[in-house]
Amino acid sequence: MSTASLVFSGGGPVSEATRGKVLTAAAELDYAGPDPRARSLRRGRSGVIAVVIEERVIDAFRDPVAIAFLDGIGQEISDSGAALLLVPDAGGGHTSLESAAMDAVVLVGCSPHVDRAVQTARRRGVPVVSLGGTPFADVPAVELDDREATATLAGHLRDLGHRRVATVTLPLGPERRRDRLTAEAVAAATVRTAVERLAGARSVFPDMDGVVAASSRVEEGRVAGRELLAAPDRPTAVLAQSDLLAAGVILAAEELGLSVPGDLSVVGFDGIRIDTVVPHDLTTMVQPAADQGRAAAALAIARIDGQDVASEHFRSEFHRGGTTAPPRG
Amino acid sequence: MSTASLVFSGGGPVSEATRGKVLTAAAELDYAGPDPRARSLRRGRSGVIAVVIEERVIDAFRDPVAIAFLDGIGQEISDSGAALLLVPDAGGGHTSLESAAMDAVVLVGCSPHVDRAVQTARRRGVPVVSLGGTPFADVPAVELDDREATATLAGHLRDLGHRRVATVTLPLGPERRRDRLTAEAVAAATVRTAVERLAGARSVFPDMDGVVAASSRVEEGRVAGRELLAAPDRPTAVLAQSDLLAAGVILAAEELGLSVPGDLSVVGFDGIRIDTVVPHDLTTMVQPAADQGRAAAALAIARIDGQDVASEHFRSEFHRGGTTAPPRG
DNA sequence: CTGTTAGCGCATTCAC
DNA sequence: GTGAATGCGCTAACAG
Repeated sequence: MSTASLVFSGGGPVSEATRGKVLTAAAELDYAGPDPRARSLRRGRSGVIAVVIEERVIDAFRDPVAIAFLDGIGQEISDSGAALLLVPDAGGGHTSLESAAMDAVVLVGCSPHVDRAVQTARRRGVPVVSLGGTPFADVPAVELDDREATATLAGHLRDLGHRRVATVTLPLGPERRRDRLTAEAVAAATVRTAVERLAGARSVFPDMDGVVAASSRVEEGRVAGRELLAAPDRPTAVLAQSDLLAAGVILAAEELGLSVPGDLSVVGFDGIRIDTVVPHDLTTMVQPAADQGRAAAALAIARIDGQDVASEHFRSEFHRGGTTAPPRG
Repeated sequence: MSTASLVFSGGGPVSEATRGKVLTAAAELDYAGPDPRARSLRRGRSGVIAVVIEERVIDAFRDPVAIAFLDGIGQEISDSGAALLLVPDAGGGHTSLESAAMDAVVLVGCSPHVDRAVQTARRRGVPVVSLGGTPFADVPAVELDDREATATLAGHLRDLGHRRVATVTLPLGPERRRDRLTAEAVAAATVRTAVERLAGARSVFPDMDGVVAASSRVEEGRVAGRELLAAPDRPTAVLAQSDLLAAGVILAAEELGLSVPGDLSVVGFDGIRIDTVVPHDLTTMVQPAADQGRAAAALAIARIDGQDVASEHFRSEFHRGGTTAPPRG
């Protein structure tokens, strides 16, 4: 009986009467609707979109931006009636990326193993889209104006009169280790976001020095901040590549008895609300994270429908907070 | 040719030679392994475990405990070779819970809509397991010793000499609204965790007064704290039902010029690290959140295998931090 | 150890 | 508008 199928698929020309009969019969047999396994075999689609996040869940979601990305993705997927498969990309071993049913993949952030993930999806013929990560051929991406945005922040500091400005960058490559920002480290860098933000900063302060953080966390920023502020010729401003790092730098400054922004100006990046660091209204660039998530999911859905899509670019917005001021003296 | 199937299924008695031939042929046709859709139809299993979280992703993951739960679930699922479907339970509209392929469901926390979720899964014949939520008939649960643990905290405060102790509870029911802790509110409460923790606290301080928070967030704790500390006969200690709420109470105290623990003792619950509130080492009960996540996933997997499983109980551990001291005077 | 066979539950075509 | 046939790609059960 094809009629039943039509009833459950929503559309189709079915008389109201028959429709009712089908539903009643279904209720009586307590039939819970078509079996998703059979349906997806027949239709060639599973209605599932995989979202690949970095490493373990707990690491990935320490970053509020990642959560906001996922929130946007989740909303768009949910609106489209699809389901969201969360795939932590552990690196080694079998991921569900290799074996689970999925119609498309969204890569979030830049795990050390993205390339392997892209390859896996390609082999399976599953379209891929990337969000906030390294660009790949044939992978439409949702990207941010990281370079220009960071240049804006650097320009803000320069306009205030700062000349000795240091930076705390996000990890530059797969190995997450704290490091000085050396020329070699920069040459070997692979993480787009970090590289672009650094380039933006250096477009204003060409020989800016700094520290490469091991992760985007407050504690990392604190350690990095201590290192930078202990230097003999200590900077009058620090440009951190994320708000979490910036919060850490502020903590480090306070511990050293420096006031922000009196003795030290600090800027971040992302525009998340760190509500635990309440007194500080950070000067930062606000990125529309949830919107980017939605956009990435929409790209994925379009690719499932066979459309040829182009990458999308988003803009972040300058927010002048209370953590920047002219240098003292 | 069933041999090919055996090669990809891993096991099976296949000669090395044939095995090689199959793999070579597969590589040549670049066959990426069996189609998961067909495989799951045939086997009657999809290899997918759904995890239902509260509302939107961004709300659910504001709580570090929820993230740790998911981390544990993710690890166990991944170890077992399964995949994780993330289902935000929006309440209205179609959830992927109704239509996506899944072999089991893990309910995390207590969304206002759990009962509907349980019903949906039942209709579909999918086994359900719950984690940190309201108990249901035929739903094995992973539970914490919330009552005893909170009694321990209350006992600690009493032993220090505190007599005027107020509490800030988690939301008691589906409607998330800040409220005084009235008898009616308690009578109407449905959220197990909050009710149990309250009962534990009242087992030591029977007529303890307090505030019901609208959510487990620092900002909520701050507002609640201000309210409690503005009272004429202000408490000498506050028992908050989560660490985030406790952090907020501490902020409120500081804003009012009260020192912690000098003028006010504060205890929390959960044992998360709020690394942005660095100076404060909170007195709290540490719950093994990731372990509970693993356990819940393990229960789900056992139920898929047809085993009859019982609920599991976990214990939290007292951590004496620096936020409690005897009352002044 | 290897090849053949049947059917998982559905959506789609085609007749009516 | 409705009912009857076909096969999606695989794996479990069997025969060789």
